Amino acid sequence: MSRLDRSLISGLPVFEGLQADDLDRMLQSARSLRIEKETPIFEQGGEAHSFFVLLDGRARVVKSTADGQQVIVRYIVPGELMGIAQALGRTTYPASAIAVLDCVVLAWPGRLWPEFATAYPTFGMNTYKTVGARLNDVQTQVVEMATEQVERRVAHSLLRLIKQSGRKTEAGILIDFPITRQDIAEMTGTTLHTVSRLLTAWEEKGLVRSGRQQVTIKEPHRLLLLAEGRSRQD
Amino acid sequence: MSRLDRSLISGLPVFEGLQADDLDRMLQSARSLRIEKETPIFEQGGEAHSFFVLLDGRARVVKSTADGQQVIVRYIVPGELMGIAQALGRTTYPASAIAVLDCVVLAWPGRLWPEFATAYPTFGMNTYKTVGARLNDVQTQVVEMATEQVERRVAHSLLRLIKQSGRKTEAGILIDFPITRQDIAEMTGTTLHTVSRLLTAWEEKGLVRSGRQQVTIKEPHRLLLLAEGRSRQD
DNA sequence: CACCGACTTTGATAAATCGCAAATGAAACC
DNA sequence: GGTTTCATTTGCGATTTATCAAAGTCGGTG
Repeated sequence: MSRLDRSLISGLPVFEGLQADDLDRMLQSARSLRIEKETPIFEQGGEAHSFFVLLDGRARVVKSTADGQQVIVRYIVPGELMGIAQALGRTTYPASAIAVLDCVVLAWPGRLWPEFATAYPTFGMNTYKTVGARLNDVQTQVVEMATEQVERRVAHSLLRLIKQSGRKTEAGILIDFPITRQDIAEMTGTTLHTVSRLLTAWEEKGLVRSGRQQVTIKEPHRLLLLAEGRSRQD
Repeated sequence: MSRLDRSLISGLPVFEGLQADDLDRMLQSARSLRIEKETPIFEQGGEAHSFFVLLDGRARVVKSTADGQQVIVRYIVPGELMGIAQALGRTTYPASAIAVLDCVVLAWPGRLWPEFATAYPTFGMNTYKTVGARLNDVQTQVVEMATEQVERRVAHSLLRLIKQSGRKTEAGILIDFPITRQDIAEMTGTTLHTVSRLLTAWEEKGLVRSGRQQVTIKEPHRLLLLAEGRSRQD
């Protein structure tokens, strides 16, 4: 098995504060995996055999209902943890993760989690910070879904996406991975039809530019006003 | 300062697996507080000076938006942790907690959290399990809000409430604390009017019995069918 | 290069739910 | 006991958004 170089992870926030030899030791029990676009990385309800760090690509975390509807819980970008069921005292994954692009991940056997958390307390702390941030994110999302109507929810979602995955282009800030109207609908609890209508309307106002599987925000500031409900309707 | 007896917490799930003397030591740094009905226990955005265990009463955790709307994130019942911002690497509370009834809580200084987590690893693990369960709950709620319409959401909420806080009576299972139509609306992202109409309709079908600030589920099973969308409409 | 499939747009209609207003009811407070 | 306050109910019109249906568009593939 080829050695994994420490530089793969040394810059990542989760591994911040760890010694070089700690990183090396952690990498000894990691496997590096390549996952093809649109392939599952782990599956909801499945036994949580591993936890992961995404090194390259993008993943979407999806939670499905008994009757087959699904909701995109979040997108994962390189450097982020995913599938950390063990850290939460779970033995199965509460959601699925699917590669949106070809991905490279590091995977550790789930049973190592407790050892890691005690042997590298900084890593444990950092992980719990991540969990805390996510709990907060999800709660914010609940508040949004409870209090805002669709237009503002979609606006907020797009703003979060460009914050997390935005790439600056001449035309504005591009969401840097393929995303369909359907995906946006699944993030915001609406239908692809409504998302399509919103994007068309926004395009006419010059806020965004969108095409097949891509969205560029031309005027983030104005979109934010709209998201916050502070824009007089014109 | 009066000694707190170990029996206060020894039976609680969070403290499970701890030695008697560990409990005693933990209690040495705890204060016991009495909080009057409808008084805040901690406030959103405030510095997270303490974390708490609810010993008696009920608390609701509320998250407010910039424009003053609020959402009830969850109810806390005796034995549960709350305000554990430190465990999530936060320095401020992400939500407020308000006593629904007169409450008794134990409070520990927030700065003790890291010491506790290392000195009593079982306690740490149990706490993270709690966090994991809550993360899962909130995500489930997002999925519900994204995929279900109001009637099913309200049904699910009531079912969760009786699971957590139900008291069996002759008439059925009573939600064991005062709860208004407005409260239920804030849990489910709807209006008190819609909740009122739903409860009236359900009452006519014999599913529930409700009055001022109280709800009794007469037929949990049928309500579940409705919540799951498996009931033919009659 | 034509075809296929996936994604997107758009219109028309229907349904769900909100917002407003007003009336009623029940508990709490002098 | 009377009054006040808060919670609840109910009707109705207005809006939002879903649903259904159909057509258009783009990109890739054989």
